[in-house]
Amino acid sequence: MSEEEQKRAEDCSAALRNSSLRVTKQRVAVLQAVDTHPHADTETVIRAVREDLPEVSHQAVYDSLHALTEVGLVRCIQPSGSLARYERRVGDNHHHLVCRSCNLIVDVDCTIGRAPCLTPSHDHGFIVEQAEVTFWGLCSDCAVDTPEQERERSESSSAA
Amino acid sequence: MSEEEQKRAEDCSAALRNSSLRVTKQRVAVLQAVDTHPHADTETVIRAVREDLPEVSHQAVYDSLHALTEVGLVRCIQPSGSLARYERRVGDNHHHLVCRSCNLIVDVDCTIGRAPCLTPSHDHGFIVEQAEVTFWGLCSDCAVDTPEQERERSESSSAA
DNA sequence: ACCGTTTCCTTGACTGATTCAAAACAAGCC
DNA sequence: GGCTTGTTTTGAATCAGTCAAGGAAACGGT
Repeated sequence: MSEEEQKRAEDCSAALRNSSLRVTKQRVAVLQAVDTHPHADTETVIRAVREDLPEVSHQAVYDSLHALTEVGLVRCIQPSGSLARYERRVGDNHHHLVCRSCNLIVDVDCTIGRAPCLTPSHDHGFIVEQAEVTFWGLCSDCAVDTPEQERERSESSSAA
Repeated sequence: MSEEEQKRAEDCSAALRNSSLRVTKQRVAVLQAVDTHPHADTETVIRAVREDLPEVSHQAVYDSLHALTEVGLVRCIQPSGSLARYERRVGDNHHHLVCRSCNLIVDVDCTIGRAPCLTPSHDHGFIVEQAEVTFWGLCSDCAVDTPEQERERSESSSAA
């Protein structure tokens, strides 16, 4: 393990301890995997974790992701039609840009801060805690494709 | 069938025809069910359709919902942790308020029109087609509960 | 450093929404 | 009315995610 990796592992351990979670190598590996693979789905996280710990069970990864989500160290997002995806960036009110064709997700900062449209005009008696914004469109790679190529790409990506 | 129901059925038939879809009683019933049960999940739609057509297969409902979504007659939304839900209101840029406790969904109009925050500051080369806003919070019923009651309600609703 | 308690991980089976495939059927056009 | 094509039924399969029980590891105290 390189010096840098070592440091990252220690950061993750500290984060777990600060959240009153037991520090296990499985959880550290899951947190690192989410950190290095932003917006990864569960299977990607499992594969990433298994590069360090080849024998982890998928259940351990599911449990870790839930525990980390529970204490707010990671955030789970599920754009329509996608599997659950996890990210380490939390608490900074950023939003997501999702490609309809290849399912690529990128972060967008909310530069306007407390934007006016994020307070619903009629809250129907709701206590609103959070506004989640998802922008749908085509990423630059998919935008240059012909419609046929887009369709193929979409089919192969949704099959994967 | 009452005169009013008759009229609704004809409206739905016309909508199907206008979208170049074959008019089958299953599709008409599915479209009506989505119209009368806003934000219903698939199982609710199936139950509603079976009040008129007791023998519909669930597959027919899934196929119809997909076909209707494809041509834009209905819209599919999937807030994190929810099953797929469908609604008839399309193309009017409205958004949703979701209760974290009981999963109630209500519509909110975007009164500000083309709101400034709905254009991402850095679009990363994306062609952005649509912004989807989901407000998370507690509905008025759940807000008056104690935390314990909320937890129970959430457990029973997520089990349902 | 060791022990005990508590929490976590592994294993393996299971659930439930959604999808697949093939044959029976119905809508729309002639 | 009959033909063609697209839709529905039927029944099974898939697959992300969950449940449960026993073994194992982490933390706090000795």
